[in-house]
Amino acid sequence: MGKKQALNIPTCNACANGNNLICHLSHGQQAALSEFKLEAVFRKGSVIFREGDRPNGLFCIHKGKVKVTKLTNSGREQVVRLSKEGEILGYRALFAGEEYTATATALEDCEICQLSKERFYELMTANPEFNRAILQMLAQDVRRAEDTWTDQNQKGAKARVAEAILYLYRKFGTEADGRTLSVSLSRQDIADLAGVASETAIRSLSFLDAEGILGLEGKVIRILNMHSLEQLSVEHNA
Amino acid sequence: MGKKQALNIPTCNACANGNNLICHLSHGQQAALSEFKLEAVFRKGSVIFREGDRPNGLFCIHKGKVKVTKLTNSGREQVVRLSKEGEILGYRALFAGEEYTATATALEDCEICQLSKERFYELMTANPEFNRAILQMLAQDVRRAEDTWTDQNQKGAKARVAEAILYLYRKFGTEADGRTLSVSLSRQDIADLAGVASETAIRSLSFLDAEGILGLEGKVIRILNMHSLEQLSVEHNA
DNA sequence: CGCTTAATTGAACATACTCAAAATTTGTGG
DNA sequence: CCACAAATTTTGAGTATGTTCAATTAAGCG
Repeated sequence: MGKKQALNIPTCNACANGNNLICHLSHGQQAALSEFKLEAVFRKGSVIFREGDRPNGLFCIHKGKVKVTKLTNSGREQVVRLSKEGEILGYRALFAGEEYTATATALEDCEICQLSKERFYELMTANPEFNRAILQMLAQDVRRAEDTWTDQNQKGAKARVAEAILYLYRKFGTEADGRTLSVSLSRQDIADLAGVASETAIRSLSFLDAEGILGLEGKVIRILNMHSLEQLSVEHNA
Repeated sequence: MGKKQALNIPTCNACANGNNLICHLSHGQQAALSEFKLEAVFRKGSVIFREGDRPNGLFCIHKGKVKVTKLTNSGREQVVRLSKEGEILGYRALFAGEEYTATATALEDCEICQLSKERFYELMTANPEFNRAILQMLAQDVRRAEDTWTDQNQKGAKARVAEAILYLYRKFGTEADGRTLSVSLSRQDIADLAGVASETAIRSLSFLDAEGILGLEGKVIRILNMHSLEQLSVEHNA
């Protein structure tokens, strides 16, 4: 599991989709970043970095989805965030000068590059716009963490699960039909995302299914009534 | 409330205590930052900035303590962080390019400077060390938010309250006796910090008092048994 | 096809919340 | 300085909600 193997990701601009960080770099800078990258395949379920490890680089996801989790004292796992192609991983610990405080695990087979942190820092000083983008990303991370924190503290289980489904929708989007989530998680992962016990997540999902808000077929989840789902996710107690 | 009035804070190096952000600036740079600062007094209870406001500068606390809170849908308030002299306020929204997502309120009479964001940005590009320090601060904020989030989700009320008291201890320290917290909060504020109802906070505090871990005399809180307090704060269910 | 893991359902239980009332503290004006 | 009003703090009781534990069913995989 998690064996590194030769790949063929030519340069970092292969990851410059949408408006991710890489897009803020010139072609030359992308090439410079590419120079020292290490490519690796992580099989589904394998760990990319682990809580307590010391970071010595940054990860950039070329292909695949990743979950980042924190282990709590009581043995529960909290999904802190999910990441997909084009996103950078492990920057928080690096910038904070700390060990990793969360564990990153491949949700499916992934192709991930490890970037040189020195090269990354060089680009940050050379490219103020790039620097600003990173600052912005971190500042948004703070907000999201604070939002989820306060949200989960106040909301009932159904609202939390609804919110978790909406997160999946916004993050990964849907299939061509516009309603089938294009990510497949275990019930446990959904529970860990919503911050509830798996049984509670299952019961909440069943409820949403019975209400016609979601369509469940095993791990395939369809959003049938977006409006109601959003409504539910906002309410204090559903 | 919150009236601005003339003060006499000569330059920003008056705020360079300990190892806060200002310390990373040269004397000349501190002077440059001072040039455009607006001084203001905020009376106890007055609002420094409000959720939804658009930031047009940064605040630097010269004197006094501040609470930063988020209002939840159910009308509860969550204390997101507390700040004291020498700390910068309102940078998250600025760097994220967003409106404020929390409200800052003076816990006691405060003297606060408003700094020019343009000047601040200039210093960030001019001084890479300063830039790094800000990045580090944001990255640490992310961790703290994520830690508290997951902690509060898993811990029982007593552990949360114990954690809240420890936060106060670590942030503001004690009087000369080494045990009396040098910050005075309402029970509601302690509850909002711990993320529990005020009645629950009171009951937990009473328990800690009865156990001889804390000494309560109205708003004056003494830590009598640090070891037990730390123990309790870690346990899943106290 | 058997075995292991994941998903589901059920029931008892614990915990913190809500609502309500009493007690205490704080602030203010006479 | 006292008396009164307002706000805060404290205590109590009932309730809702999610957790835990256990058992069953379904699904994935060699």
